Amino acid sequence: MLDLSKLNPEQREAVTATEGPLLVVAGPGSGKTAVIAARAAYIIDQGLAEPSAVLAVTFTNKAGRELKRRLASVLGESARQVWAGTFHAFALRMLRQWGGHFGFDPDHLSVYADQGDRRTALTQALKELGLDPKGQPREALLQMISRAKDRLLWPKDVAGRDPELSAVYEAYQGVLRRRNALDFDDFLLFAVRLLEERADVARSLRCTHRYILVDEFQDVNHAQHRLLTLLAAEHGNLCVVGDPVQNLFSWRGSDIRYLLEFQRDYPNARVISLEQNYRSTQVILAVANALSAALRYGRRNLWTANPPGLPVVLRATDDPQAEAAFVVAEVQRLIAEGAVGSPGDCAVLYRTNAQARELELACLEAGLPYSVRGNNDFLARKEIRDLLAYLRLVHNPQDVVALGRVVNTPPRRLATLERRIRAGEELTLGRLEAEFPCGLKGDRSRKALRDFLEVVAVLRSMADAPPGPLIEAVLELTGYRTWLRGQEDGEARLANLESFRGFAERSEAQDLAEFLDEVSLASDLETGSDPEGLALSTIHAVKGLEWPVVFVAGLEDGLLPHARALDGLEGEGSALEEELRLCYVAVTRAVDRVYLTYARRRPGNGRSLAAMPSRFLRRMPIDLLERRAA
DNA sequence: ATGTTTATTATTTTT
DNA sequence: TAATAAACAT
Repeated sequence: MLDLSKLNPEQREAVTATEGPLLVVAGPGSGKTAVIAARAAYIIDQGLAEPSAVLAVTFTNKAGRELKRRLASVLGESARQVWAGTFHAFALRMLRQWGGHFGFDPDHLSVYADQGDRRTALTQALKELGLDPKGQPREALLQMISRAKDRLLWPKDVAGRDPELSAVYEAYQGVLRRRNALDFDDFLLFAVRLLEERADVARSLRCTHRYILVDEFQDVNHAQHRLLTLLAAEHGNLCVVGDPVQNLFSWRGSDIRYLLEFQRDYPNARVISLEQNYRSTQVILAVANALSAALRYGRRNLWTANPPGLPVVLRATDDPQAEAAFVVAEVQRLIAEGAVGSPGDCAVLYRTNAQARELELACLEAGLPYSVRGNNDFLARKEIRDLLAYLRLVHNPQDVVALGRVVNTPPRRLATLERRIRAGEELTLGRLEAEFPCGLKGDRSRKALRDFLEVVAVLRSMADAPPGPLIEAVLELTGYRTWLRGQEDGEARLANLESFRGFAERSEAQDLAEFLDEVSLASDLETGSDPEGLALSTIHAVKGLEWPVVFVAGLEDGLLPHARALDGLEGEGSALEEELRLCYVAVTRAVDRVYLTYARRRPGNGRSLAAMPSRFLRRMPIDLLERRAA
């Protein structure tokens, strides 16, 4: 049973106002996520809707799982029928069901989540246009394509403004299409188009999902907003929760105006504002308020009934190594003094992923357990990507990128073939089988190819097996395991593969398609690293999370705020403002203690440069800071 | 066919 | 600078 008595009056109103559009604006630590969970529970509890009619969109899959866990504690079994997850996961589910409308083979889709896969597809597209891929700014092009997709623009829509981009974009889409593949941004692009073109699909989804709840609404972009608008079109039961100050993703197309103008879009919307903070000490909130004072919108004075708490510690070190050493030593001291129970109660937050490295080394050296969040490093490891490529190939024989990756891995005398495929020859598995010798000269190569095709055929016959055994078969039959064992640090890489297999076995995915979806959507595979350890994460990836102790590392001009936001010909001022919001989000993750650290020298791109303390430090109330000497 | 050397090129944040 | 791709040598 849901207990409403634990909520304050505003929260209770947000939970029980069940009809029509609702906007909840609230600062950090005000129980936003709790409101979403309670509201979903209330709707079901009151019999207003079946669990399956509730659609909860969260920012990460992890938040979705957390939400379902909370619901299960109130509702029990029926909570399983609530759909909770990210926009991308929802859109992909739509395409798996109705992707055929666009001529996709929905049962064998490949997802190019990986930057490398997208880059090779782009390289191929450039070649087809007769352009030299080397001379092109490939990363920038990919980003421009991404941005266009965020805004639901197709190649023809950008033709007027940027004909060259349009041509590249179109060729890139052609390459993906031939491979029956989608990149991340395509999910929303095609999902929205599906709703626009297929009235029957739109009707069916609107009937199914009659209550829509959205967390972190300040970060929706045009495509996501359009998807919500289409889904909520008839019933208007759209509840969104957000905090304008925590908008961090404008570079990804997220637009704060959707939150600020929610009332214009839905004139009958009810608006509730949650003011009280339940998370942090008064000192931490005072620092946060000082930071946000300069913001143009969403400024709010957070208040709390919590005790004043300890001063914020400011610490300068000579270089990043010393900074990392300080953090690790301080965590160990807090544990020894009993201030915190385990390293898992502490987090180090930073601006760029590259900063994780020194911290990781320091933890390793001190024997302090840690986990790197947003751990895409794990998925980026060569052995994991090889394995995933095998799985993708088994799932989708059209996937030329996957084939190119595995055809000669482990080495089986097919290097030439590999080169041809990587150079862009569209040699699918089907063509290799049909046109067997495929221009291969030597007998040994021919035999190698025949063996390879045979192994893949066996694996494909196992495609319906659960992921665990399938992975085992891949490692064994392809000779990958034997090969790796003989390689340098092969044992460590085998251990990675083992932990990935463990993840696969624990996965709830029913079949290969579901498993591959899970992996490509996962932002946080909790493999390998220790979830009870010190959390290392970028600030962007800690939305909605909290820790008793938070270190904000690298508070230097050029890092936080990042140089890209400083060297502005842009002059908008908004880039710098977003950095400030980022800093605000970092500080407000903390419950009890905040440490701010910076290094006086930081080896940057090329040479090591003297670093200036972040200009944001000057905004903080000096009497609340405790400066620690070296 | 494989391993080594050299050239290049990008250096923010994520689903 | 460091990570990666292409060229090169064996």
